[in-house]
Formats: sequence, C-alpha cells, structure tokens
Amino acid sequence: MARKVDVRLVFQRRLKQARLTQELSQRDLGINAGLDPFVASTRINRYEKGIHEPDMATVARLAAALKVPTAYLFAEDERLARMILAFEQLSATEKDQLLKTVENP
Amino acid sequence: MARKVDVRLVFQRRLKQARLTQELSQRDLGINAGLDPFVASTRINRYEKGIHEPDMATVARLAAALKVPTAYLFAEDERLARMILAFEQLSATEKDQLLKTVENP
DNA sequence: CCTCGATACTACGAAACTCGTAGTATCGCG
DNA sequence: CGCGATACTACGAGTTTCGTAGTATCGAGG
Repeated sequence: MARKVDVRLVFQRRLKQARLTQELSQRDLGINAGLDPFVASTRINRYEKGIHEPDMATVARLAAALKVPTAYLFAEDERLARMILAFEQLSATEKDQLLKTVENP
Repeated sequence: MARKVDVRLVFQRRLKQARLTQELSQRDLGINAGLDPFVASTRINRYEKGIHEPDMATVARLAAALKVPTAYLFAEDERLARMILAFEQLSATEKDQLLKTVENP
C-alpha cells in the first residue's frame, strides 16, 4: 500500500524538466502561460518548488506553453510519461492504428 | 487559439465515468479514496459537478480508488485517454517494446 | 399513489490555501 | 568585483475549499 510517489513531486519534476527542455526561464514560462509578467516568476517558482499548487486551468495553460499534454504532468510512471509524449506526435490514423493493436487482448 | 476544452470539464467527465465503470456511489468512491465517510458524498459530488477542485493528493487517491492512472483524469484527447488505460494493462516488457516502436521516427 | 432508503446535490460560515507585493539570494560572466 | 538575469521567499489580503447540516431526486415495494 505504501510506495505511492507523491503526485505533487511528479508534477514539480515534470514541470521543471519540460521548462528546461523548452529552454524557458521560470518568468518566461509564466508569461507564455498568460500570467501577469510581474508575478510570473514568483508563481512558477512556487509551483516548481511545491510551495503552492496551481489550479487546473493554470495547469492546462502551463502544459500548453510547454507543448505537452496536461496529462503528462501527472504521469507517475516514467514509461507512461514517455508514451504520452510519443503518442502526441502521431497522426490521427497512426493513433487509431496503435490503439487497435494495444486495446485488443 | 480558442478550442481548448476546459480541463476541469474533462476531469469532471472522466471522474464520473470511471466511478460508474467501477459501479461506485459518490459516497463509496470518497470512502475508498480515504475521505471521512461523513463528508465523502459531499466532496465527490462537488468534484463531479465542478463546484470545487480537489488538490493533487486527493486527485491521486481518487485515481487509485478508480483504478486508473492519475494522468487519465486529465487527458483531454479521447484517444490519449484510451491509450493511457490500455498502456497500463501491459506488462513491463510490452511497454518497453511498444515505446521502442513508437519513439523511433 | 405513497413511503422509505439510497443516492445526488447545496447554502453557509470556518478554516485552509494561494495570491500579489516587495523584496533577498544566487548564478554566470565581463 | 559588479552587474543583469534568474531563482527564490516572508507576509498579509483575498480566494477557495472544507465540514456541517441539511434538501431534492430517484427507484422499488406495499
């Protein structure tokens, strides 16, 4: 029953890592996500450090600014995280095809 | 730029649907997620109706009670949602194999 | 039709949390 | 060292969620 890595830690890690991948400062990420430029740095910092939790709307805007699906930021399992990113790169038909093979036992 | 279905609506929908799939009442879902039995019904109801937002820790416990990955509850895209559920059913080696094929352009 | 149990839902004030403000600390480089 | 950019934080105000205490609705049985 134990062993559940806190989602908040997962969120922090994925947020920071995705930001660094996009080569954005905390401030610029916040601005790109539509936050007031005067508070962008402060708020992103608090989200990455786990001091505060953003609401869902903010999470979605962050994900958009980071060019990742919102779900990615909550993927505890590393393999699932990679799959989410890879899946997004596929065309609609490729997605359908992949689903067809994976969903059938 | 418009067209972003609110994540909150997605969350509400997936939460409710997953609960019905597990054939749980709002109350029982809350209890299974570790909420005080006296407030379980109230709180789950508010989450499903979008009146309040649960914090991340609560979301994770809800996902566990619903037997879905936390990320699933935030998957805006229907195909991605299905993929997340299907992916979880795979063995470790199957996941690795699938990733290998999908991650290579 | 009417009641009863279970399920779904809601108003209200108290408690908990995030917010903006106004900074300080640290890092990289000339 | 000094400067600009980036990272980080204490504090009170404002917002949000919380528990309490219900009411509304639905479905089956009498």
